Amino acid sequence: MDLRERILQAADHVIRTNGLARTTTKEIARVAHCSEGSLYNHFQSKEDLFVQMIKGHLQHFLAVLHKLPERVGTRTVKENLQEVAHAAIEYFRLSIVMTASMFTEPSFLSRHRGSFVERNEGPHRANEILGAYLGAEQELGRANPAINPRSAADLLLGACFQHVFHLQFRGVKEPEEEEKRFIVDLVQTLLLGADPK
Amino acid sequence: MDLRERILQAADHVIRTNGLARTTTKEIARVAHCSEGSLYNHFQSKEDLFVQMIKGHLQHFLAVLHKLPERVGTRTVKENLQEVAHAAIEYFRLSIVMTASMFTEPSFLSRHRGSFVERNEGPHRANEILGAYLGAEQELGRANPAINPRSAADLLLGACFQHVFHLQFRGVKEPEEEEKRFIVDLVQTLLLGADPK
Amino acid sequence: MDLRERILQAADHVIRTNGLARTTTKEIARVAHCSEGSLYNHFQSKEDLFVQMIKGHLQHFLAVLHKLPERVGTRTVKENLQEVAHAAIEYFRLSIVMTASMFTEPSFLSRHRGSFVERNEGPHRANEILGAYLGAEQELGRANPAINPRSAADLLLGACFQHVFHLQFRGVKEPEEEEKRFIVDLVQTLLLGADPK
Amino acid sequence: MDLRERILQAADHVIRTNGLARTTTKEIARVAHCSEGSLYNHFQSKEDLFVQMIKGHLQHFLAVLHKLPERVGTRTVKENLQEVAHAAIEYFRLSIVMTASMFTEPSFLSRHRGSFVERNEGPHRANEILGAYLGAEQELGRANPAINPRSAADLLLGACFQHVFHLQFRGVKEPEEEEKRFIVDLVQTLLLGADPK
DNA sequence: TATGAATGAGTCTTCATTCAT
DNA sequence: GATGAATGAAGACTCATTCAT
Repeated sequence: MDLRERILQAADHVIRTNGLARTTTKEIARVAHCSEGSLYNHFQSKEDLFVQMIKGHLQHFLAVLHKLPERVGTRTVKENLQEVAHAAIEYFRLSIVMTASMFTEPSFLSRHRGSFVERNEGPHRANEILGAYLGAEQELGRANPAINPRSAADLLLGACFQHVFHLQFRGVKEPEEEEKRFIVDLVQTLLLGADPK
Repeated sequence: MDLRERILQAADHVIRTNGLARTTTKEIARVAHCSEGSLYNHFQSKEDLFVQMIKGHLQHFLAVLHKLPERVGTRTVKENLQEVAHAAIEYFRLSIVMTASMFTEPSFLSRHRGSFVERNEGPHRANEILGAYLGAEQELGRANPAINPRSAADLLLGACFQHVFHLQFRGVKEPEEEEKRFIVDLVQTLLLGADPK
Repeated sequence: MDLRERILQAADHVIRTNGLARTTTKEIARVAHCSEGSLYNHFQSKEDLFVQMIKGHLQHFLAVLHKLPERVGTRTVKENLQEVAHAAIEYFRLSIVMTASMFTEPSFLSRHRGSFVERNEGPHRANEILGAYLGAEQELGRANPAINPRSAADLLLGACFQHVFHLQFRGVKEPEEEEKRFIVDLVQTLLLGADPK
Repeated sequence: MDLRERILQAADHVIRTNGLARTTTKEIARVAHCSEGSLYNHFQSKEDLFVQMIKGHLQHFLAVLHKLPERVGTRTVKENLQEVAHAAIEYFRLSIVMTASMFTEPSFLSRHRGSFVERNEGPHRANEILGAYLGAEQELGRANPAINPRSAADLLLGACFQHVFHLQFRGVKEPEEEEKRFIVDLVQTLLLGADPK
C-alpha cells in the first residue's frame, strides 16, 4: 500500500478514535509511520486531506445507491429498503464523525460547499436517489401511491442517520444482531404505517 | 439580565455563527461585553460553559415531550405527531451545531457521558418518550398494533434530525411554509405506510 | 519601561545581532524576558512588529531633517552638511539591517509600499529634503548655482549609506574618530568639487 | 547551456523575482526544469550556490574597474566617471537584492568574510579602485588636488548604490533616459563642487 | 467581583537535504 | 548524472487559563 493511502487510513483511524479536535498532523504521521513533512508531499494541507477522505466515503455510498434504478420491480420493496438501510448505516458509521465535525468549522463548510452541494454530491443526495426509487415503485404499483416517496426516503435514512449518531454519542458499538433487528423493525414500520387499519 | 446569562447567550451566538472551533473565550467575552477573566468567575472552564448550554437546550425540549403522556387519547395522533415534529426541528436547530461538534472531542463526550447517558438525559431520550407515547396510543387502538412504536418514533425524529442537519450543511434557512409542508408530508407518510393497501 | 517598548528594543537588538533570518519570535521573547504569546498581545504579527520598528527609526531621522529649513542661511553650509551626514550615518546604522532585509521579502515591501512610498515616508524622502535645503542655499548665494542640488544630496547621503553598508558587510565597528574624519573628507570633497580649479 | 549554468540563472531569476526568503530549492529546481536533487549534484549546498552567484556578479564589475588604470590621462575625467557610474548602476541592479539579503544572515556573512573581505573581493573594493584612479588623475593635474580622491569615489559610487536601492524599494524601473540624466547631473555636481566659486 | 496582561503548551506548515532507484 | 519521495527540525501563531490589581 502506498504512503498516500496509508496516510488516508491513518487519518481516518485517528479521527474516529480521537475526534477531529485531537487529530493533529503529528498524530496522523505517527499512525501512518511517516514524518509530518510527508503529509505535505501528498496533500496540500490538513484540510485537503480531510476533503479527500470525505469524498471517498460518500462516493462509495453513492455508488451503492446508483444501482437502485436497476432494483426497481425486482425482489421485494422490503428487501431493497433493508439493503439500502444497511448500506446507509455503514456509510454513516464511517462518515459521521467527519461530517458532524464539519459544523465545528463553518468556514470549512462554506469553502467546500461548491463541491459538495452545487455539484449535487452532498449527503442529501442519497435521500433524493432513494426517493426517486420509491417513486418508480409507486408507478409499478409496488408502493402506496398516497405517500410522498421523498418523505419515505427521509424517514428511513433519517432514522439510520440518527441511530448511528446516538450510538456514537453513547459510545457503544452495536452487535450485528441488534442492528439487523433495528433495520427490520424500521422497514416493517415504514411499510405498514402507523395508522390503525 | 445578569452576566452569567449574558455569557451563555454570547457563547450560543458565537457557536452558531462561527462554529465551535472558532469559538474562543476571547470572542465570547467580546460578544458578552465582559473580560475573559469574567468567564471564569461564572463557569469553571470553557467546557463547563458548554455543558450548561447543552443541558439548557435539551431540557427545554424534553419538557415539551414530557407533556406527551397527557396527550394520549386526545386530539388526533396526526396532530400530536406534527406538534412533536415541530418542536423537534426547533430543538435540533438550536442544538445541532453544539451536539455535532461534540464528536470533535470524544474525550469531552466520555467525560460527560455520566450526566447525559446514565442519567438518561441524552438526546436518545426523546425517542424513548415518543415511542412510549405511540405504544400508549396502540393500547387505545389509535395506532397500528402491528408496528414497533419505537421504530415509528425513530423514523419521525430521525427524519427531522437529518433534515436540520442537511439544511445546516447546505447553509440555507428554510421558509416556514416549506417546513410545515415537510412535516405534514412526513407524518402523513408515516401514518399511511409505504405498502400498497 | 513597559513590555511593548521592551519587545521593540529586544527585536531591534536581535535583528542587529543575528540578522532578520535568525530573528525568531522565540528569541525576541527570550531577550525581552517575556513569553512568545506576549508578543501577540502587543503586535498583530511579527511583521507588524517590524513595521513599527522601521517607522520609529525613520521618523526619528526625518525629524532631524525637518529642522533643516531653519538652518538655511545660518552657520556654514559645511557645518550643516556635516551635521546631516552625522545624523544620516546614525540612522542608517540603526535601520540598515532592517531596510536591507526588506529585499528578502518583496511581498513585504509591496504590502507596505502604501505607507512608505505613497505617503512619502520612504527612505528617499531624506534626499528630497536635503536637496531642497541646498536649493535654498543656492538662492542665498551660499551654494554653487551651477550644480544640481538634488544630486549633491544624493552624493552625500548615498556615500553615508554605502559607508554604513560596507562597515556592516565587513563586520567592523568604526571608531568615532574615523567616522568624523570620513564625514569631514566627504563634505570637503563635495564642496570643493573634483575638477581642478 | 549545461545544467549548472541553468541552475545559476534560475536562482538569479527567482531571487530577483521573489526575494531571498521565497527562494526555495524547490522553486529554483522548477525554474531550472530539473529536480531538487540535481541542485546537489552541482553545488554543495544552497549557500554554496549563492556564493557562486555573488562572486560571478562582482567579478564582472571588478573586471570593468580593473581597466581604469589604462584610462588615466585618457579622454576626459568626466567621461571616465560617467562610464564607471553606468557600470556601477548595472552591477548594483544585478546584485543588490542578493547583497542586501546577506544582512539577513550575518552568519552567512561571517562564514564567507574570508573570501570577500580578506581576499579583498568585497564590494568596497570597487571604491578603492576608483579612488586610486582619481588619485592618479590628481597626479596628472586632471583632478583637484585639494580633495580626497577616495571620498570622491565614495560619493559617486555611494550615490549610485543608494539610487538603485531606492528604485528597488519603490518597485519602479527607471527609463534609460532618466538614468542617463541622473548620472550626468551626478558627475557634473561632483566635478564642480557645492561651494560657490 | 471584574479585569486583561501574561503565559506556554501545542498546532500547522515550510524547506534544505538525503538517498535508494 | 538525474530523480523525487521522505525526512525532521524549526518557525509563526493561537488560545484556555491564571492572577495581581
